[in-house]
Amino acid sequence: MTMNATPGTPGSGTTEAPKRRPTINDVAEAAGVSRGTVSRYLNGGKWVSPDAQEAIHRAIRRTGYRANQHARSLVTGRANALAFLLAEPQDRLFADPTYTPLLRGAAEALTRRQMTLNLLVASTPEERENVVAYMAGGHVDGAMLISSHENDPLLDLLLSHGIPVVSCGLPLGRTDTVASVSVDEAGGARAMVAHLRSRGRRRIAMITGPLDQPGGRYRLQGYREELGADFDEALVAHGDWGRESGSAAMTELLARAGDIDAVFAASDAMAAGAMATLRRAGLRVPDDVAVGGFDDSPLAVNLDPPLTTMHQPFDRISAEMVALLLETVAGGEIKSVILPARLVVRAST
Amino acid sequence: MTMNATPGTPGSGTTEAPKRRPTINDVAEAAGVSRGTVSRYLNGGKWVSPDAQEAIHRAIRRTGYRANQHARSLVTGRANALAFLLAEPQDRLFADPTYTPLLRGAAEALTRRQMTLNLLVASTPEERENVVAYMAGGHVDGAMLISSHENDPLLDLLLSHGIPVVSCGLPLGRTDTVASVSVDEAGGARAMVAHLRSRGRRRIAMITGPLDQPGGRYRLQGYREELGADFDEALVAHGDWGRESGSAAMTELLARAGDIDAVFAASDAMAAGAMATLRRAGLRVPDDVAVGGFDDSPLAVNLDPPLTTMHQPFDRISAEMVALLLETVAGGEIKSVILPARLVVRAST
DNA sequence: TACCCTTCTGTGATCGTGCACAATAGTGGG
DNA sequence: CCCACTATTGTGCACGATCACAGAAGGGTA
Repeated sequence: MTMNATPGTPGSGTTEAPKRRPTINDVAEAAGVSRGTVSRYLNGGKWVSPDAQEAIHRAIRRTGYRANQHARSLVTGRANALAFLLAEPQDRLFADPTYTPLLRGAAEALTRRQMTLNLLVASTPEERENVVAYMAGGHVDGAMLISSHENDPLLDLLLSHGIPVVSCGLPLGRTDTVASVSVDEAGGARAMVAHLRSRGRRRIAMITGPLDQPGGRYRLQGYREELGADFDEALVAHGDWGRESGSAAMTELLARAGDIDAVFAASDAMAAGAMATLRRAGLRVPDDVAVGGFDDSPLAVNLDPPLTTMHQPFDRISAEMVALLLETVAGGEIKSVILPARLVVRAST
Repeated sequence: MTMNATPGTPGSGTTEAPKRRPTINDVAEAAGVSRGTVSRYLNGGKWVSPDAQEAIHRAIRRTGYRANQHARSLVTGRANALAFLLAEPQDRLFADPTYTPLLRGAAEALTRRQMTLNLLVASTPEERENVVAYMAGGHVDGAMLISSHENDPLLDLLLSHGIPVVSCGLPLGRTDTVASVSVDEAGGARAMVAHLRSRGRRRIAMITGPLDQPGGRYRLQGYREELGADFDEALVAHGDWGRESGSAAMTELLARAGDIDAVFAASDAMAAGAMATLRRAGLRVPDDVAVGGFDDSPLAVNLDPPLTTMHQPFDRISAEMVALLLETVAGGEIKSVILPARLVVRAST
């Protein structure tokens, strides 16, 4: 019933419009109501009579209607999309297995909310400008900033443009002005050191990440705290997260202190490099030197021996990032969430 | 000069509009031309006098104008965005290092064109429906389909909705109706087998991927072709790309034929699994059994010994995918691009 | 009956852009 | 002097939705 098309249309017979996307007007017509009512139905359904709801529901099914996001965004000013913003230089990202599960988790969390994830890469200063201009252009409602450094110019740019941001990892220097989700870096480091000690190790070295990043700074801090009086400056070397740097740092450590019986690397990749150096030096893992990592990346299980490491709950991190960012966009207050890391014991310790 | 605001507005004094985004009208006013002229300038600049061009250019700089993509998309019907569509079940993607560089490369290629990359995940049938509905809603202009299987229902859905698609890897069963970019699977496999032979190996086994995927099927085909008369059915086992399956396949192979002196695994992860099994069986790599992989993933260099493998040119693949998809969107004919794989010799052979 | 309140519905205005079309000015040929 | 033609510019309309507002229907109270 009421299968009537718009009357008075100059006809090419039966089906005159081959495949035009149905609009809200088509739905309204099919349901016998006005587009205002359909619009209200779509946005919460308040102040719509049960009869109308039923009719509209069926009309939508029948027509296969889906709202045009562009039209919607134009009038509301909201994009229904979030940016996943990668700010690392190329070389690192290529080898970094860390953000893959984050990305995936974020995409899923957004899909569930009928929103979109836009992937943006800002390695160079030029790309940085582009990306910020893009975001300030209203294409997205907010940004998940993945790997931030202390006093990151990108973060400043975003904030100065009033773009809602949630940082993955505590944003050094801006802890109270930016929402963030991070793993308990210091706590994780302490747990690893405690584990190594429980294995009877006494000369525990550390290979840190860059100290201008939270993962670099706080994992070192946890290591230092847990060791307390046993802390020895000579047992600390610095890396850049990557495998090669771990290898180099291990060489340096061995030169400085021959009696090392354990190493805690702030990333699995650096742990892999350290293990290669140890092997080359004729030292066995874990018999002579135990090795612990951080991240629990896919890499860890492929090493020989498989690597003991701190597991990061990437799925929870990404889910929290999305939730927090949406809160921020909605005008909520700035919050920070810290999630626990979990020790995963394998054969390397 | 001409700092006058719109006259007749009931005033709150000097600056009445604190921070409204500049529109094309603001630019037109600032440049002293009409919005039509500005619009023409933005879309190619044809039929705009040099004077006007200059004025508009300066007005844009001064106002900081950026076109509103939503308004633009609303009228043109083009989203200026492409989807990166992941269609694998969860477990596999998590461990798969393959698509990370692809994703990154695609994002960069699009950024360069002032376009956006939307990441979509379709693991479950339900997500599949969602994602297709989303795309059919005009949010994106086309899709890069990452890991397709033979007679993939997702691919069918996309095609039936008229969504332009480029497949990463030859789409089995639809080779001539879908644009695709792939590596020379068979050629790569042949190169690896030839390499193993050049090392003096004669009993070369293979661990394949799923045969309903191009990488599974064609790498096996290349292996078979290169071996010719030496091909022996007993030396072929099947895996699912993952490490565990490689481990299991190797066990099976050793049980079937004790005289194996080389293995070609269709993925680095499976090669890693195979190496673990070989070690457990007391066989040395490469002394007793040489091992070759495929992908040149970050994993390869971390194995012990480092893995000889076929390098996939991910950066070129992603660039070609974007280019091809945009051609398809623009109505170009369906094309397929095949890129060469390159042998990377390391210590495992 | 008159009035207000609640619940539901329809209509006009609006978002910022591209596009078709008309209008204008300048140029050269007949 | 008129016409055709090109180069350039301005203007109305459409895209598809949300939102504010006004109006209609029904029910309770003075």
